[in-house]
Parts: sequence; C-alpha cells; structure tokens
Amino acid sequence: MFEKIKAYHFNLLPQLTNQEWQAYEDCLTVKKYAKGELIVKEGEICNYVYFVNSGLTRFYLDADGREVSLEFIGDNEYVSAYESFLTRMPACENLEALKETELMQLSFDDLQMLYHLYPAFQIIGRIVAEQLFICISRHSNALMLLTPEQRYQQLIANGSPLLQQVPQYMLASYIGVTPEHLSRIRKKIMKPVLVAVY
Amino acid sequence: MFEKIKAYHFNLLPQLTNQEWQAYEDCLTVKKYAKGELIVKEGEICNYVYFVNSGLTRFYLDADGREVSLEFIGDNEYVSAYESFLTRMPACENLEALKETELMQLSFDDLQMLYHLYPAFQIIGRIVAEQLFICISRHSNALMLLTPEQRYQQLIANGSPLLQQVPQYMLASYIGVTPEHLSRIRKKIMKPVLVAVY
DNA sequence: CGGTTTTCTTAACATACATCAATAAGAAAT
DNA sequence: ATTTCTTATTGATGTATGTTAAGAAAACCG
Repeated sequence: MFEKIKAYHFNLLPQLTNQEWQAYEDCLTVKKYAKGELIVKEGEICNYVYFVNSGLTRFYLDADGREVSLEFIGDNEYVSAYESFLTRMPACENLEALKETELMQLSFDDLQMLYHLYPAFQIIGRIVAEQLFICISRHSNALMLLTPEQRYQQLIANGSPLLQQVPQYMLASYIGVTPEHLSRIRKKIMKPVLVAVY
Repeated sequence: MFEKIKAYHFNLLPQLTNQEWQAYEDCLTVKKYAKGELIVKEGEICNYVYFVNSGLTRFYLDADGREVSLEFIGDNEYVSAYESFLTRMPACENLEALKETELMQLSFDDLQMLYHLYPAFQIIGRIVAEQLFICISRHSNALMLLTPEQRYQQLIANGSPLLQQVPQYMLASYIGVTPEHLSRIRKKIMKPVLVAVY
C-alpha cells in the first residue's frame, strides 16, 4: 500500500527517519475514484494533498461550460489544488479522475502537525513548493513563447504519454485551441510541407 | 538602509528574532542599477535573491530578438530568477532595470547558511516559494482563460500602476500581442460600442 | 451483435491578431 | 531650438484560429 509513495520519497531530500516516516504513514489514507468523478470541486476548499498510486487525473477550469485543461497528473506524482489548500480559500479549478484512480491523501491539519513536530517536513514542504514553482513557471513561459501548434509538437517530441491516454478534445484546450483546430494541426503535421517541385 | 525590507518582513510569519534578523542583515548588500541595465542575464546562473528598495524591474524572455515581458516587479518586493537560483542552472530569462533601481541582494550560499543555522528561515523559504507558486499559478490561469484584450482590461480595472510606468510596447508583449494590436485595443476601448440606434 | 453516445474530422465562413510600411508624436541629445 | 531616436498610431493585407454545422469514426452499452 505504501510502496509507491515510499519509493518516491526515497529519491527526495531530506531522507526521513523511521520515526518520521511512521508518523507520515499514520496520516495517509487511501481513496478510490471512478472515471469521471471529481476529486476537488471548484468552489470548495481543498483539504488534502494527494499522491497518485494509480490512475490519471486532470485539472481544469470551467469558464461557463467551456472546460480549459491545465494539467494532467498520473502515477507516482503528488497532486492538489495547492492554492486552495494553502490559502484555505475555495478552489477555482476542478480535479477529475480520467479513469479509475487510487490516491493516498494527507490532510491540511495533519501536514501542519508534521511541520510542527518534525523540521524535516518543513524542508520537504519548501522543496515541494519550489519544485511546483519551477514546473508552473516553465509551463507559463511556454504559454507566452510558443504557439499552440508548437506546444503540440513538443508533446510529440517529448513522446508524452498524454497523447495516448487523454482524449484529443482535452489536449486541445490544454494547448489552447478548439478541438476542431487541433484536428487541423494534426492533419497538417501528418502531411508535411509538400511544395510542388517537379 | 534596511527599513523597507524590515517593514516587509514585519508582516511575514514567522517573525525573526533579533539574532536571526542580525544574521540576515549581515548577509545583505546594496546594489544600484541604471536604467536599461541587466540585473540577471539569460544564460548565466542567478546567484542572488533581490529585494527592491526603489525602482522598477522587468523579467523578459528573448526569442531571437522578440522580447516577451513576463513580469514587472517594483518597490518593496522580492525578485529573482528563482528557477536558476534554485537549480543552479543558467537562467532562461533576463531581469532588467526599467529605471534607476536600488536592490538589496542575498546570495545563494548565504541563504543556505541561514537555512542551516536557523529553522525560521526554512519556514520563510517555504512560505515564499508557496506565495510565488500562487502568484504564477494565477497568472498562468489568466493566460489560459482570458483574451489579450481581457488581460488589458484587467490592468485597467485593477488600476495597475504599470499602465503609467511601463512603455506600451512592453505591456503589449506582457498581455500577449504586438504593440500595433495593443494600440488598436486601446482605441476600441476608448470609443466603446456605438450601435447605430437612431 | 446492433444501436447509442461520444469523439474526431472536414468544410465554409467569420474574427482576432500578425506583419509590413508609413507617419505622427514624444523624449532625449546636442 | 533643431535634430535624432524612440515610441505610438494607422491602414492594407495575410494568416491563424474560432464558430457552426454536418458527417464519419470510435467507444460504450444493452
């Protein structure tokens, strides 16, 4: 039950002592979500940080019906509506299970308790926040710098597993276009520049 | 010399003891930059976190000549090419003084020393990273959700001081359009919808 | 398996934005 | 004050992307 999250933390600094790890395990509980279920709902305060044991999740914003996908998070990663979690204010994004998904959850109160009892968790909390900052900062830079077509090309170039696992209309909003336009982009990429030289 | 940064930290949790504050002050040094000078150059490792005593700075990416403005940071705020600072890898963004600017700088090594000696700095480091995450996460969401015109309207609605202090062509790249197009957006906003009802 | 729903593609047309070029308006320098 | 450089505006034109609508393909379900 704890193998995956333990393996994840084994690669993290600082390493936890047995006592710290035991305290951490005691705070974790398992949750299962069916395909399509919402893990975090817009408008509600997010009370947990989740570790994805198995499955796939999607963050998205809902602009009166138009769903804008922000991020897809799968196996062996932490996920949370972290802004809401930190500020204790209602979340503006939704977190959805894209398929049968198993999570380990850690509550806000338990985390504060760990911060208070063990300085090592303070350091981990700092490093996690720093990593999150780096991820989203890169993502944000890509949004400013690249066209939607270039962002799609990057998914291909990186061999992103999202291309297999995520429906195209969600990828479309992720790269910032309509599903119709992504379809055009794909067509264009498949039949590359054919200049009529004969 | 330390009034502004001290006032800033007075509103932060946790409060520093006199000893901690003294240790912090001992690490800070003042730097002045002239208008147009680069504080952090793309390709170089950023070795400092800066507190802006006075002046105005701009982050931007350089896509072969086309400058894309990411953020403007002025008086009484911390600023750094934080990804580069954290990872010790070359920065991909430039940080420029938009006018005569005075900064207080804290080096990477000194910060590690403070982290090591005083747990309070660990907590501050965590909270700072969390705040940064929140800021950029909101910015990133706005990029996905709003049109350039709506982003400009937001600047107006928030009474953003950037409208006065930053040249329009920099604001244009900040909201994601060309200077020509921002000019047209402004024109359209000034002469609002005139439907011919007579 | 057949039917139903969801997802993907295609086309025609509309709109937002980029590009290029010219000019005008301001700011800085001499 | 005159010149020079930078910044802002405007118009003409091109391209990328959105919208609407229809049909095709794929996934799901009884």
